[in-house]
Amino acid sequence: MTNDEKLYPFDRIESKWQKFWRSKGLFKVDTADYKDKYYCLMMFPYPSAALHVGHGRNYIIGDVVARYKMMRGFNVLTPMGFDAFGLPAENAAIKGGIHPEESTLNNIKTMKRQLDQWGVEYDWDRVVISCLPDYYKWTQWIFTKLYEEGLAYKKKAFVNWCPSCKTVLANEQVVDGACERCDSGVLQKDLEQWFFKITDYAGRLLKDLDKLPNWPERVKAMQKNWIGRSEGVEIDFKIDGLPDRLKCYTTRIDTIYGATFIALAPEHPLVEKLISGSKEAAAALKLIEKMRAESKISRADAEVAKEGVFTGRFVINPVNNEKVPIWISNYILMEYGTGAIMAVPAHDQRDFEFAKEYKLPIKVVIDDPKNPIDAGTMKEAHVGEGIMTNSGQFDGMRSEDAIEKIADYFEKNKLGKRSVQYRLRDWLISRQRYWGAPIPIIYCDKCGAIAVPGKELPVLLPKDVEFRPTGESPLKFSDKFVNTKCPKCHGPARRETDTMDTFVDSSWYYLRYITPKLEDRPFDTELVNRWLPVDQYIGGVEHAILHLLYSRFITKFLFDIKMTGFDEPFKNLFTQGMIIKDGAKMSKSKGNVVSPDKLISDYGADTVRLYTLFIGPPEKDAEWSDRGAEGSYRFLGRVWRLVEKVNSSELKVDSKKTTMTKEELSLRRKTHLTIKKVTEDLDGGFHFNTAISSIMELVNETHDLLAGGSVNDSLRQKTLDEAVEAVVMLLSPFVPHIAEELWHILGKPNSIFKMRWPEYDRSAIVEDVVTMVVQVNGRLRSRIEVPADIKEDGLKENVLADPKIKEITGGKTIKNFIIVPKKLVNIVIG
RNA sequence: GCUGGAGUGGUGGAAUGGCAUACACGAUGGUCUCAAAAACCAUUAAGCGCAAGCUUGUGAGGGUUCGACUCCCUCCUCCAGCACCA
Repeated sequence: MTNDEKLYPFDRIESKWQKFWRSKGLFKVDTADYKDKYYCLMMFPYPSAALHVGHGRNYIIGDVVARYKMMRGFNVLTPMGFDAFGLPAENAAIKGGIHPEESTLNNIKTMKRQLDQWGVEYDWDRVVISCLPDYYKWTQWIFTKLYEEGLAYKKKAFVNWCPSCKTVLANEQVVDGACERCDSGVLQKDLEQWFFKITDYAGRLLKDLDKLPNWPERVKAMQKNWIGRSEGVEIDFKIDGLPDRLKCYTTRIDTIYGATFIALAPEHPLVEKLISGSKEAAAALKLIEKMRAESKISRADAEVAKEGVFTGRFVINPVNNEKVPIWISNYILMEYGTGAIMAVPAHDQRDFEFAKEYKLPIKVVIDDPKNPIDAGTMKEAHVGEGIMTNSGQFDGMRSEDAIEKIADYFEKNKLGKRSVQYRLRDWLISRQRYWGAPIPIIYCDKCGAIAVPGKELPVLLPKDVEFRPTGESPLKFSDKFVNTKCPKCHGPARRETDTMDTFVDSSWYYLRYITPKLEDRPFDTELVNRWLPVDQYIGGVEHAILHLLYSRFITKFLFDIKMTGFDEPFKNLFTQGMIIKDGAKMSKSKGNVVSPDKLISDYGADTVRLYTLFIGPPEKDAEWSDRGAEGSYRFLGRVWRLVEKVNSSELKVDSKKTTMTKEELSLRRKTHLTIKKVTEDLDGGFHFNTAISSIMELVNETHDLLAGGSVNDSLRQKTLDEAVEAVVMLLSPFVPHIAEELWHILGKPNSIFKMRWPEYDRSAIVEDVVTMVVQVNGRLRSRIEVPADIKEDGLKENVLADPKIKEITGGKTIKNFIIVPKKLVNIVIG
C-alpha cells in the first residue's frame, strides 16, 4: 500500500507518538505518591514466540482502562512482566539446542516490540522477569517461609509419567489420559514430591469469595466447584473380630439403615490386615494389585467397570448391630474422605451398580409414598429425598430432617462426628525439570532436610546442565550443584534437585511490581499495603482456577505471617473472552492465527485496537473478521477527514444569528449525551463496544450537519468544534495515536492524556420539545411532538387531537391513559 | 449428573419493564471516475399491499402487567468448568 492509498497517515503518527509517550514517561509512577492510586494489572504472559490478535485483547483492554483512569486524574500504576520459567522453553532447547534462557530472553524482546507497536504503554522500569535470580530468589524465600510454617512438605505421591518422553508431566499436560505432545498413554509413578498445604486454607478460600463481589460469577463458581465443600458425618465402624476401627465418610447419613456393604479403596491402609487369614486371600491380593496398577486417570472414569473383592471381614452397623461385609473396589478413591464408604445400593447409583454386579442385597430405606419403591424391581438407585422407612426410630421422618437427627444421634452416642470434606487437594509443586526455580532445600545426613537460609538465597540455577529428558531431575547430574554444605553443621550435604511449578512464580509477582528492585526483601510491606489490593486485574478465563486460587492462597499466607495487611489480592477481576477464527481458538497447529504485524502495517495499530474493542462485549468470545477490521479502519479515516474539515473551515465570521438552529441544538445535545454515555460505559463496566458505537453516532451526526450546509457563522462553527473535540477526547483511550495527533492538529497543547476527561453539560441535554410515542392497547400507532414540560391535561388533549389516534379511538371508551413522561403514552380502550 | 453463562435480521451485536433490531459487517442500486479503489447517497427482519399502512416477529409453551427480549413458571438447545468426590 502506498502512502496515497492510506485513509490517513497512521504509520507516521503512530511511531511518532509512541516515541513521544516513552520519552515523556507517560506511565512512569512514583509509588511514594499513592494518593488517588490506581493499580491496573494485566496477567503477565508466558514469553512465547509471537503474539496474535487474540492475545492483544488483554493488553488493549488494560491500556484503555489505564489511559482512561489517568484522564480521570488517577495516579495509574500499570506494569508488565514475563512468566518466564516453564516447559516450552526447555522443550525447545531439547529440540533446537538453544539454551532456555537465551530463547526466553529473545522471546521477551519480540513480545515487548509487539506490545510497543500496539501502543500499549507500561512502566517498563518495573519489569518483572520470573526466571532471573533477583526475582526467583524471593520465590525461593517464600518457599522457605511456607516450609517454616509447616505448609511445604514432602511425601510420596503418584505423578504422571510419559514413557515415551521419559518425563514427568503436569496434570495440565495430560489430555484424556495421554501425553499432550506424543499421545502415549500416561502412567502413574510413585515418587517423593513437594506439596504446599493449600488444603489448610480451603475453608477461607471458599468463604472469602464472598468478599469479591466484583469478580465474574463464572470464575467464583469454578473456584467453588474446585474447592468442593461438602458436609457429612464420619462414622466410626467397629470391625468384627479385630481391634481396629474403620472410618467412613458419608453425606447421606439418612441412608445408614440401608448400608449393605462397605467399600474400601485398594490403597486403603487396612486392606492387607483385613484380608489376611481369609480363604481367598491370595486371589484377593492379586485383584487388588491389578486395581492399584491401573492408572488413576482411567480409574477415575465413571465408564470403567466396577470391580471388587470381598475381604472376608465385617463391620457392625451401630444403628442396628447388623453385620455388614467389607469389600474392596476400584471405584473408591483413597484421596477423598477416608478412602472407605458405607455403600447403600438402593440410594446411590454407583453402589447400586456394584451390588447388581456382585449380587449384594439392596435395601430401600427412603420411600416415595406416591410411588412406592421396590428393591427387587428398581432399575436405578433412588437418590432423591423421601420418607424414612426400615429405619427404626426414624421411620416416617422426611429424609432431609433425618440427616440432622441421625447426625445428632451419632454424635451423642460417640459413634461418629459431623465432618466437612473438601475436594481440593494439596498443591504438588515439585517438577523433575530444569527450567524452573530450584527448591531451596538441603539434605544433610545428620540434620535432615533444611531450608536454605535467607542470606544464602538465591539457589542459582546452574547454566551448564545437560537437560535431556531422562525422567529424573536434570539438576541431579550436576555434581557442582548437588554437593554442598549443611547450613547447620557445615558437613557435606546434598541439594534438592527438583524445581518449582511455574504457578509458584506467578502467585506473587503482583507484589513485586511495587518495589521491583528491592534487594533485601521480596517487597516493601508498607508500600504494598498502600498500593494493593490490585484495583483492576485483567486476564484470560483459562486462569480462573489455578493461578487465581494459588495467588489468593499465597496472599492469605503472607497476610498470616504479617507480611501484608490484606488477604485478597485482586479487588476487581475482569476475564476477557477468546478471539476465535474460523470457529476455533487461534493456534499455530490449526493455522488460523491472525498476526497483528501485517494488520498494523496495512491499517495501523489504532485500527487493530478499535476493531478488537468493537468486536463485541469483551467478556465474551468473538469471531475475528478481516472485513470487520477494515470497517474500523474506514471509521478512523472518516474521523480524520471530519476533524480536518471542521478545523480548516475559514468562515468563522460572526453573523447576526444569535440562536441555534434545530440541527445545531440537536448536535450539541448529541455531543453531551455521548460524553455521558461513554463515561457511563467505561465507569459501569467494560462496555467498550457500545461506547464506540455511540461515538460513531456522534461522528455521523456531525458529518450530517457539516454536509447539510456551509459553515457560515460562528455559532455553527462553535457547535462543530465542540463536537469534534469531544470525538477526539472520547476516542483517545481506545485509539491513542490518532487521537493524540488530531488533538495537536486542533491546536491543543501538551498530551491529550494529561488532559482531564470531559464532563457533560446537563443544560445541553435537556430538550424543550420531545417526541412521544403514542400506543393504543400497547401497539404503536402514532408519534407526537409536545413541549417537554407539558401537563397531563394538555398532553391528553394533544394526543386525542392526533388524526390517527382520533380515528382509532373515536367513539370508544377510554379505560386507562398511561403516561411515561417524555417518552410514551398508552391508551387502553375496550 | 452438578455449577455457571448464552439463545434477537444474512453476520457481529444493541436495548434490563416503555419506539425491538442502535452501531458495524455483508448485500443491492446509484453518484463521481477512462476504469478501479476510496468517498458519498439510498435500500436492507419477514409476509401482504401501487400506496398510506396492516399483520407477524427476540429458542418453545404458559403466566404477571395498560405494556415483556427484559420479571415469574415449565421445557428445549448450545457453550464453558467440574465430575465414580461417597
